[in-house]
Amino acid sequence: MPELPEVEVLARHLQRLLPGKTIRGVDVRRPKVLRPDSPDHFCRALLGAKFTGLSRRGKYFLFQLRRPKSREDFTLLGHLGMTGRMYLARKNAPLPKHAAVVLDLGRENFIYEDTRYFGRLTLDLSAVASLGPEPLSDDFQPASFGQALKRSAQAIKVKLLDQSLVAGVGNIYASEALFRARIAPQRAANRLTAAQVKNLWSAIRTVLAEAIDCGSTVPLNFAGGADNLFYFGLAAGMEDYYEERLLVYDRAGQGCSVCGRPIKRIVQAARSTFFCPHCQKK
DNA sequence: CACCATGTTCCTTG
DNA sequence: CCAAGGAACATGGT
Repeated sequence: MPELPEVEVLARHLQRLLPGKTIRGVDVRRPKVLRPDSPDHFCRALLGAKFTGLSRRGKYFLFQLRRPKSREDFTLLGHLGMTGRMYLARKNAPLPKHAAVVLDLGRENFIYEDTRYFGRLTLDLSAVASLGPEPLSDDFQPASFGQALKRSAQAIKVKLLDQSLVAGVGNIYASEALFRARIAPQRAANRLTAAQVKNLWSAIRTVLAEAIDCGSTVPLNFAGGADNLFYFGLAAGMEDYYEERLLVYDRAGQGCSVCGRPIKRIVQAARSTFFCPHCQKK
């Protein structure tokens, strides 16, 4: 699930469920996802704490927690990596194969599962400090965005994945934003014109905002089946619907939605890029 | 067996 | 110190 829009949609969902709930038990099944925390430190901090809020920064979740008798919140940082999911599940539901951390919340469990274990759940907040501006906030401005791009000769697509430039854009929405802005992904970042910078700035915001809207409206399997109460995911059969809105990502060989010519796939920085060579100009 | 996958971090090299 | 390129992390799908 993991680019800014998916994290945002899930954060909004969990925000309705978590506040007020107390952590009565902590089961760390994959200590590596706590890095650099030790399981001991992690468990001691969380045990007995109560969720008070939840927000998002880039692709990170910021869980606000409070210890009993304390007036001060502390923050738990979450990241889904490539394959992570976080949801509440029934106490008696069988744990998923790749459960990384399970928090006992009384009536239900908070499950963080992650097939590849690239994600994190940690008290170490240092990763957030180096993030660039939030793309959907007023902190993200064309002028400063353009300034930052000037300092790099890297291909613009690769630059968009740099979380210190702008926080939350990943491999899917980088391709989508460049298609929308009609800019070739190979173009050097420092060679975009001012007009292109503005278009790209705007395209990033549009693409992310539309994805959040889509994720908020698409039928989600919040309730789940009998064994999986509170499970979060797309409702059955909705995966395609959710991906239809992507205009170029994973569409190599298909006709461009604007000109009809085939979408191409290239590899940049060891990752796939999808684009229309006809519509996206260098 | 080969290659691919929504991400980040570490290590080199220049 | 910085920019850039590549490998590593770990598992599963096709």
